[in-house]
Amino acid sequence: MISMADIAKEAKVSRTSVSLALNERYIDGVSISEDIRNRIKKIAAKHGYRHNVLASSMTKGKSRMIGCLGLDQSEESALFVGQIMTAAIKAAAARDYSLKLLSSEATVEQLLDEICGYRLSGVIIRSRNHKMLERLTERLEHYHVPAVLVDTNYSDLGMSSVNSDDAEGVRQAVHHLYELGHRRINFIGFEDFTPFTIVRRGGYIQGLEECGLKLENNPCYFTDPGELRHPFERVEILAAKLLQEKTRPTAIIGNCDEVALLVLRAAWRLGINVPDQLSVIGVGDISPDLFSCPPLTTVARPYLSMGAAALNKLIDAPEETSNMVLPVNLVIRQTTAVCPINVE
Amino acid sequence: MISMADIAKEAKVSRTSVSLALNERYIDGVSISEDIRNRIKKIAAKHGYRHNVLASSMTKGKSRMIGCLGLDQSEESALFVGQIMTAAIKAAAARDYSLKLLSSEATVEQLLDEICGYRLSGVIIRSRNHKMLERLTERLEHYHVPAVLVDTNYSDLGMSSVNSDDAEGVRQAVHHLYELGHRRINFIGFEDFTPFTIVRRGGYIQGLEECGLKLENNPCYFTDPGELRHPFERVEILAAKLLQEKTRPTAIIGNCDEVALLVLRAAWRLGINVPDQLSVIGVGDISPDLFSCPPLTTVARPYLSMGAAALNKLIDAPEETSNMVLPVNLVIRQTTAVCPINVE
DNA sequence: TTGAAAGCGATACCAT
DNA sequence: ATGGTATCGCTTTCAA
Repeated sequence: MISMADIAKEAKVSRTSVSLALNERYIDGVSISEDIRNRIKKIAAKHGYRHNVLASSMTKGKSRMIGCLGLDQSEESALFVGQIMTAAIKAAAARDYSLKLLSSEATVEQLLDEICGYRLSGVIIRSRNHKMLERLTERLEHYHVPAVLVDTNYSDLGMSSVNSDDAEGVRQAVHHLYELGHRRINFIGFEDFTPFTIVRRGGYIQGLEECGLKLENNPCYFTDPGELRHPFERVEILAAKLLQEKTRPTAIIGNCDEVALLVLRAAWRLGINVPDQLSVIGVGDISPDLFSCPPLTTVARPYLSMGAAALNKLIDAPEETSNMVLPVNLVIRQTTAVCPINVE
Repeated sequence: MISMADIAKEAKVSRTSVSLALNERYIDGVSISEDIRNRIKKIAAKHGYRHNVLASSMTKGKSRMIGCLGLDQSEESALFVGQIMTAAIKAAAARDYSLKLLSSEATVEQLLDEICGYRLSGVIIRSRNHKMLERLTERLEHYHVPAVLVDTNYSDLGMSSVNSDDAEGVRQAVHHLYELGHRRINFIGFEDFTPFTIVRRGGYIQGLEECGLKLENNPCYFTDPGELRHPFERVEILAAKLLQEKTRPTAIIGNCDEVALLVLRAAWRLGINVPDQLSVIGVGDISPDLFSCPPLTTVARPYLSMGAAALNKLIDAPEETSNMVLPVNLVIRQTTAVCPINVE
């Protein structure tokens, strides 16, 4: 592949001139003369010259590449990470940066090899592995690589984060149900008490309080880790159990959309009509919601904004640690309705 | 950040020795002596040395990075691309390669800047934009960058591809329905006649023939591009129309899962029970299938294998152009059942 | 087994 | 406005 030196030779100018011309650089407002610049450009185009980013990144010691950890579908079937990534890549392209994928299965050492090896200018991390994050952030700090945690926030790690205001969303969900007349609500979820569950449950409890509802009448339930089945099945079992009690809830909020969709399924299996006999709300607004019957009412998390915000933060304020919380949006579709007078 | 030269100085050896030691390189089976090597390694570890991949890639002219185009969620809501990507990243990591994301919204020239600029060793492409592909492959050939098209195959482009045997899958789907007693089947899909629709329809027609069914009694329907609604709505309208005809089909095959899920929805709206009154089959096996009511019977495409195959092909046989077709698997869940005696 | 020196492609500084 | 030269960090001959 043709290099700047080759062009310089053919144009009978110095490599410096070629560099200045091709990069459109101006020192104190002036640069290479029009005609020389055009001559250089023409030669470059003729040979299909491509700027060697590896070389320039090396001299500069930075690579305009940003790493993405955990934005693939490896660990969990977290569908939405794709959206975060998509927004990030778009934001990156707009600023002439690009994204490099980091394997979710790599060890911390391997990650550091990739991150430092390519002199990445930052890393977007989506992980709930606290222990790993702890070691990783400590090392990243050592190498002065800015990082931002997206979709989670472990405040003890002292690292920047971008998240959505899920507590507020769930709070609104409770109000929505209350206004529809529901007085027997349940909040259910997986048993893993990662921050996101705690935060959302917090919003739930606050919502109850504001509506004058008591937690003991509107309890939270979590799946039983003892059950040796797939987590999805556990949720369905839990939901089915709740729906078969004699004073069953008239509304259920899932701590994420997957849970809500499984509640829909449990209801369907039991012949309970949603939303006539039961209202259901999720958190997320993931794509399967679009296909559920009926379409799911949910707290829409701004995945695209989250991806873009994370990326921009790394570029605009790499040093400063910040914790961004983006607004959510209760999307009312068709799984919520006025509470039936007689559920019993 | 500490460099090899720094280490060489501290260890009082040449930079060559450091390079050889750290890379564990052996020339004719021999290399740096045990103790010197250990000394070098210890110093490197002490300072947290990280190999500068930019520098070594530059000298070598290749970067052990592979580009991914169209594996984000930009254009369509193609959920499965994430799985392809995830498999690719895993396969890459296993071979000490890594993935770089290319923006789906970039122009061909911008893509080339990224691809050649970073001296990528290959590109995985997932796109159905024939015109763009045409120009891109022509240029990539010029720069000797191997590429592989995944999830599509435009045979006229003469480029390598990795795809799944969807025709065979749909053929099997027809047989499955036939064995359940169905004699009034429809194949429906979006109106866009990209290769994948044509291929799947081909499998459908072959299946019909093998079962002795006539196409005119088991027709294909496609949405009306004239309808100025969202494609999803168009599918639902089409499905609803078919389901309301006096001799409605007893089974419908969607040309992809999205279509099948929308058929489910249309049936649900009309109070038609699936699978008792209507059988439905999709193609894909995307994640929303897991949440549908009932769980969708579908032709499962091997996304993970496709991603891995595409990546391995680029590394193992970059020169040779090949067209790989991976086997699919009819996954029978709960949307297919014995044909009801009286549909009328 | 180890070292010296050239080169990869581009940038930056200092001259002219 | 343009050119010369050192430099970035590493690899690769070629000698010793």
